[in-house]
Amino acid sequence: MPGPQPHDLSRRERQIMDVLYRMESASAADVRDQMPDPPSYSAVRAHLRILEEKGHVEHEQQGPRYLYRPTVSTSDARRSALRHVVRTFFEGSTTQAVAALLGDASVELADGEFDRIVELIEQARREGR
Amino acid sequence: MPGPQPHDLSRRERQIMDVLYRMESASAADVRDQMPDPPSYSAVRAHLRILEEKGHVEHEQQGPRYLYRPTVSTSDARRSALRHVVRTFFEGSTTQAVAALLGDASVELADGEFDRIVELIEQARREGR
DNA sequence: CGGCTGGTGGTAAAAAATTACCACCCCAAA
DNA sequence: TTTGGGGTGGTAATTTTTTACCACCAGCCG
Repeated sequence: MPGPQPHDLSRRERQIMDVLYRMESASAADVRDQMPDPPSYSAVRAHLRILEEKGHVEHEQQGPRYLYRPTVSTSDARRSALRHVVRTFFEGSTTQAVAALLGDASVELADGEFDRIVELIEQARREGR
Repeated sequence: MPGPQPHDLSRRERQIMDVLYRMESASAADVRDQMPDPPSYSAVRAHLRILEEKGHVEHEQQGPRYLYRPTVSTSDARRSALRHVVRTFFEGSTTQAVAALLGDASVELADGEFDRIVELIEQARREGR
């Protein structure tokens, strides 16, 4: 059992997995509705079947139709996605990534709040690591 | 000028862009060295040329060879990557994403530190938004 | 000079991804 | 019973991706 390799996905497969991670569970029609520049309905179904063969997805029969969901748990998928972003864009630094996340919300936060949070994170980094 | 669309990339193109984001600037050989299950050198060069045509990458002649780099600024790329992860895996909640990032490092942080940070973030979210 | 070495540009062929189409099945309503 | 809608399974064909190959150019060294 090699297990799913998230980075071996093709373009469409990735788009579909993204939808499934957003929706938790979805029918083929649901997936198609959420896809950018969507292909035909049957194309989406074909992709879902292939993704299931590859082990990225599993389905459950809900009434007349299939409901698909990722085989990987949400928490694992989250961890893996964050890890990839941190490694690729933040030189592996969790702290930098947190700072960037908070930075994006800075317009919504009072300046004092933002500064205190960053300061605490830096402090934790110094002491904890 | 449509500008680069990061989510329209093929599998190999994505792998190459990831390397370039990690390295800031790299030759074709550098890129190949960092790629998973790398193809031939000339295949990598062909991809880089195509990526340049599409506007995702630009090159500068450094001595005898080309050095490639992403056209999008690092800060924009970071923002875009985080935004995508937050939307896809965290229901759009920055706070949840921050918590998950800190959660991964929790083994390294004293319990008190971790709790204080999360509490402050929640507080900021309540008040700022 | 002549021949390596190491780079680029371009292109055609192989492989993979992507797509639409067709056949079948079940169920409900006319 | 028949017909139509909505689902699935499978597959062949198109399109895109991916790849290797070939030609050419510049610099360096025997």
